[in-house]
Amino acid sequence: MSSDSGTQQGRSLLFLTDDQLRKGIEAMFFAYRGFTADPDRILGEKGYGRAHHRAIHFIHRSPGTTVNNLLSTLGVTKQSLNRVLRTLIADGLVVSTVGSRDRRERHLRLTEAGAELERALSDAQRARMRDAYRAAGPGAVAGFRAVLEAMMDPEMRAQYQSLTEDPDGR
Amino acid sequence: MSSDSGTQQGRSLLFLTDDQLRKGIEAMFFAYRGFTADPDRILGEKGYGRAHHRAIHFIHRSPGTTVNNLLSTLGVTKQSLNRVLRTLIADGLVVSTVGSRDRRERHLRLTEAGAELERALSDAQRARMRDAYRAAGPGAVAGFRAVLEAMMDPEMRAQYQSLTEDPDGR
DNA sequence: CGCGATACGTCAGCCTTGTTGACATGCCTG
DNA sequence: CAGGCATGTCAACAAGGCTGACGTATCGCG
Repeated sequence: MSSDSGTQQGRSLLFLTDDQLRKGIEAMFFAYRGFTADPDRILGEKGYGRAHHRAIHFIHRSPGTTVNNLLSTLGVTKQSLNRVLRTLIADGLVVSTVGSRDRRERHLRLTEAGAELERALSDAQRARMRDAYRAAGPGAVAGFRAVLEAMMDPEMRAQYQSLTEDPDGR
Repeated sequence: MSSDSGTQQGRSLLFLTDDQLRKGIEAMFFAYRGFTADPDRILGEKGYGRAHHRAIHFIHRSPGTTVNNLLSTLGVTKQSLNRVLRTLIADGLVVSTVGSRDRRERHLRLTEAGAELERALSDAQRARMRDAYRAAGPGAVAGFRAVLEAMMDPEMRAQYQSLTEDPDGR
């Protein structure tokens, strides 16, 4: 069970008690609830769910992406995604166009209405993130990001890092 | 759009671009996936889901807690919780005993088998947390916790803080 | 004592969102 | 051109949220 290091010499060898780790675990649990609370509220009013949010978010970030791309970033089955996409398309928030290079592919983009919902959702989520960053202070942000990044599965980390990198690095 | 930080003076006024915030948002998304991946695997093998994990975790943390307590920390309806609890009790992982002070209440505890599963789950999750902490370095941990805490809804933060506090503070 | 409030369990039914299986279509290579 | 693979769609099912309604036991108070 608790095989641990000898002395906390602060280098790269941290002393981590089970209690400290449990605190971190519960912090993730409770924080994620807060993290999704605002968008969930907005989505609920419009009859959508978290899955719609995820699709909208990543289509916004990578306009013209294919269903397969989206699948691998979201990590769900294509059938699951497809149901969500179908409603978004039917409701006129997303358009799917046949690929020109490869006509099996569908390229996904937000319509103006889709972009508007995206804005509402991400405004809410950004506001919370901004407040949290400000409350925690400048030094905390780097640590936050570093731990989260280290917590991802390698493939997810690659996905994450492949996004637009800030010029000034994290 | 991209108003950028001219001088980061690090006091309490952070300049936060939309891109930086979006990075944080996606970090939460991808990290949470990693965070739940290991327990999900274990649970899947035994025919349980994430809901069972949550119940087991909090019963373990507060042995003898009542159904109502659990309800408010988990933030679900009693019907939802009850379904999970019923299977856990039927499978002999949890016992429910009538309260002595107030006999309407049911006090929940893990059986030996329940504690064993809890151990397997939290060992996996702690291992990931520990690795992430170590990879991110000593300074990152405080920042990680601070941002997460600031991201919670106030009631959730209260729940979170009401747990065993580390003597040495965070 | 009697009555309302509280704690818990349960049934029924709905929704979102995950899953697998079957299938249509398009590309590409032997 | 034929078969195989990739891409995406449709159908059906399960988990786990939710609301609403109800039953039962118990507590506490007037």
